[in-house]
Amino acid sequence: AKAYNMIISACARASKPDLAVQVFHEMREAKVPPDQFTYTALIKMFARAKDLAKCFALYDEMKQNGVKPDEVTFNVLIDACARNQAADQAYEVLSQMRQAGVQMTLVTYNSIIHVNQVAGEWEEARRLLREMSERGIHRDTISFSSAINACAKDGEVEVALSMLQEMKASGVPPNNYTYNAVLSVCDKAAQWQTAEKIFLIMRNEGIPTDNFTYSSLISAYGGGGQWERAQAVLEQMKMDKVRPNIITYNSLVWALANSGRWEAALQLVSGLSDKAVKPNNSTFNTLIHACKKDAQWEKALELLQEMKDLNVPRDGITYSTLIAVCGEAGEEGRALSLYKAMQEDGVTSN
RNA sequence: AUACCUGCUAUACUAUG
Repeated sequence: AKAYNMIISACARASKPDLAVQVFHEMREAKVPPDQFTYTALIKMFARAKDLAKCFALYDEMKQNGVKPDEVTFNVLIDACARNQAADQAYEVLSQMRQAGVQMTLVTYNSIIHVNQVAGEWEEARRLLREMSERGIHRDTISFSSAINACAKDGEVEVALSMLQEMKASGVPPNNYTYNAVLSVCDKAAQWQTAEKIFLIMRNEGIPTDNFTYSSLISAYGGGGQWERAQAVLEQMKMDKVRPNIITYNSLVWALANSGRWEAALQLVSGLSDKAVKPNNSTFNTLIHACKKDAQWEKALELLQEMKDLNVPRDGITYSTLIAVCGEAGEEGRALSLYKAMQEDGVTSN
C-alpha cells in the first residue's frame, strides 16, 4: 500500500485529484487494501479542494472497510470543516473522535482553534488554550497565533494582547504570523494607533516583517483615514527590502480611497504600469467604489473599460459596485443597462 | 540523532450584508 500511497500523495501535491482517484481505484483492483494513510491523503486533497461532501464520503467508506480513522484522519477532517467554514461539523467530528477513543493532540487543538478563528469564537479559543495548559499539552506558536486570529472578527484587541502576553510569559516565541495576527485584529478593531505600536514592537524584537505585516498596517491606517501614514508604509517597505505585492498596493489603494483621496488612488494604480505588479480585480473594484465619492460615474465606466482592455476579470462585485455608483449619481438608466451589460460580459450575479 | 524518511494545523486587499 505504501507505494500506492506515495503516488496518491504526489498526485495530491500536484493538484491532480482525478489522477489520485484513478490510482486509488487501481489500488483496489490490484487487491491492495487502502490504509489510514491512503484515506487521509485523499481526504486532505478534497479538503484543499473544498469538497466537504467527498471528505465525509471517504471517511464513511473508510469506516465501512474497517480502516480505523486515527488522530491524523480526524485532524484532516477538522481542517476540511474549517476550510468550508463548517464549525458545527468540525465539532461533530471532534465528538466522534472522542467516541472513537482517539486522543486529541497539539494539532487537533490547533485545528479546532482554527475553526474558532473562522467562526470568530474567541472565547472558545481562549478556553481551549486554558484546557491545553491544564491537560499538560504543550501550546506552540500556532496555538496562540490562531487564538489571536479568533479575536479578529469581533475586534477584541484587549483579548488578543492578553493572549500575546500569556504566550510570552509561557515561553512560546511569537513569530511573524503571531504579530501579523495581532495587526489584523487591530485593523478590524479600527485601532491604527495600537497597530503602529505593535508594528514597532515587532521590529524591536527582530521578528521579520513581510507583505502581510505591511498590508495589515496600511489597512489599519486606512480605516482611520490616515492616508499619509499609509503611504509612508510603502517607503518603509522599500527600506526594509520587502517588495510590495498587489495585495499591499490594493491595501494602499483602499486606504487612500477610504480617506477620500480617490485621485491619489487612481494615480497610484497608473503608476503600477512601470512596476512588475499588475492591478487585479480587487484593485479595480476598489477604484470603482472610490468613484462613489463626488459621483464619478463616468470615471467608473472608464475603469470598467480598462478592465476589459487589460483582461482583468470582472465579477459580481464589479458590477454591483458600478450599479451602486451610477444609482447614487442619479444615473438610474445606466444602472439598469449595466445589469444587461453584466450578463453580456458573462458575469453571473449572486 | 530526539532530524529526514507515504497523511494533519495559523496571518493581509474590494461591494453588499
